Amino acid sequence: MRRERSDAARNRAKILSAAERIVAAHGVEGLSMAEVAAAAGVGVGTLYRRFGDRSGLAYALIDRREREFQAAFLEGPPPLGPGADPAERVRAFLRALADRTVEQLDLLLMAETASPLARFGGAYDAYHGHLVMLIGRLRPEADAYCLADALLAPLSAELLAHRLRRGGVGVERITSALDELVSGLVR
Amino acid sequence: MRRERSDAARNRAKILSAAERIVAAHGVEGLSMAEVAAAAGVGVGTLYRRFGDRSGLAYALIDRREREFQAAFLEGPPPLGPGADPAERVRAFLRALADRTVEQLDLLLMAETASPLARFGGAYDAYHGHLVMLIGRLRPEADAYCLADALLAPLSAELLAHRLRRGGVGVERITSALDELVSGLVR
DNA sequence: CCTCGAATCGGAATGCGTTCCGCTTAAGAC
DNA sequence: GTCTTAAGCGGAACGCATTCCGATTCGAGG
Repeated sequence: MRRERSDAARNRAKILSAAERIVAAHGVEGLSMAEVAAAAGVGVGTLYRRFGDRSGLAYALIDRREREFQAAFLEGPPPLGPGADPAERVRAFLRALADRTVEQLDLLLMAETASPLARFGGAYDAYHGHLVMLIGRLRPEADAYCLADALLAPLSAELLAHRLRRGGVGVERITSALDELVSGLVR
Repeated sequence: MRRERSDAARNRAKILSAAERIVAAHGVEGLSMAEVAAAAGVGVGTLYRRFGDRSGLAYALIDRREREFQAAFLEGPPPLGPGADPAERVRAFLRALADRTVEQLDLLLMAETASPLARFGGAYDAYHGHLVMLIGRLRPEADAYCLADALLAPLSAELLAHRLRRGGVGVERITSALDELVSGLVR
């Protein structure tokens, strides 16, 4: 595939910064496609060409921190990165993922609402693969593939949003419960 | 609150049967509010008055089997109902929930997509409360509240839909993984 | 049977995500 | 510089969920 044309790259940048401005000013609710397009001085068609749909735009806004997070658990310092023992890395990873999710809760909620199955792709696969690797070292005979899903599911944006905002539960309590599950796996 | 007016009750029934007919004929995708209203011979306003929104209509369609399921784990025969030991009941419950979710996957997906946070209310609370009770007996010192969420989350319609339809994973494999987590809790 | 008010009804209007398509333009080839 | 063409652009048009509000109907009380 060819390199992006210069006007396309310029528009992508204009759109992203307009979207960031709007989110900063009016929150995620104010982020409508028409409004972003208008603020960026661009037609809506352009917006869709660049980002696919509303959830694609949201993921693009999330992307920067996402990359940092992935770098941290793939090649950063322990206990998140390589070096610590697997059980410790799993716990550190789940805690870090929970924090990151809470940090970008609104954008993630919007993205998952806009197209619910898009969640399982991109970042999710990276998390999943990472956990599969760690659990495989921890319990070679277990079904790491499904266990990884089971550990990731409780950190969905929807559940976190519900418990944090309506349930009066803190993140640390949720991650502690996950720690408990992990301890059960280790035996 | 007063009893429902007779025309209202009649319309509710007409709407539900029209919706069932449409789902049977064209699947969940064909279930648009305007179409249901037309098929029921009713205005869209009526539909919204009765069911609130699209997801409310979906939950109403799910409701019948839902009641049966709840009766089964609250007062049915063991191992789902009272009588079996807590760990066995947790496992039986999760397996039954997984089956029920798969059975109504399309409707559940639609309902959760339409309004994602509506999921945590009604049926979810019943499941959650049930698990909290069982886990409380299993591990009195643990955080049953959060552990219950953690065991329910992997059975979300979205995750099941993704793994079953795109991942080539079977339900029994997913529930086996959950069994493993439960075993870890029991020690 | 008649009256009256509140509950209900229906469908037009609204808002928003998404798609479509004829026009424009970047950028490599000559 | 010119030509060519595929990529990109913009905004009108569409579909659908949801809201609004004037007209209608139920049903309790007289």
